[in-house]
Amino acid sequence: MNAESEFERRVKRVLKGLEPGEVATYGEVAEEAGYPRGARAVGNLLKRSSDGLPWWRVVRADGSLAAPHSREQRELLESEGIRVGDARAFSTRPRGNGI
DNA sequence: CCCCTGACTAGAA
DNA sequence: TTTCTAGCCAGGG
Repeated sequence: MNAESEFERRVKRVLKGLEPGEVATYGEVAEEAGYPRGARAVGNLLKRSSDGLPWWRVVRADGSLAAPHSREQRELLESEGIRVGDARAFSTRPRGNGI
């Protein structure tokens, strides 16, 4: 009855791999899940099944938080020691050049 | 099978 | 700098 697709399974695994204090963008999650163009699908998945998943550790590519839960998300991020300046939490993922 | 929606992204104005 | 548009993906009707 749990008709979860491979996409859903992969994305969930990536989300569960996120540790407290770590932040990633929808695109990064999708890419690590094996779907470099599935950022939108990732957001859709969290909307449907965010239970049991650290959805608050996922932010937009520009650092802005998710619209319908930005307030709650900000509280959770700051609770994990993440500085949310002007509602912007940048990904903690390593970049190509380091900055 | 076709059409629409959405917790997205990159590029143009 | 901000705002708008086109493109992409999966799910639901």
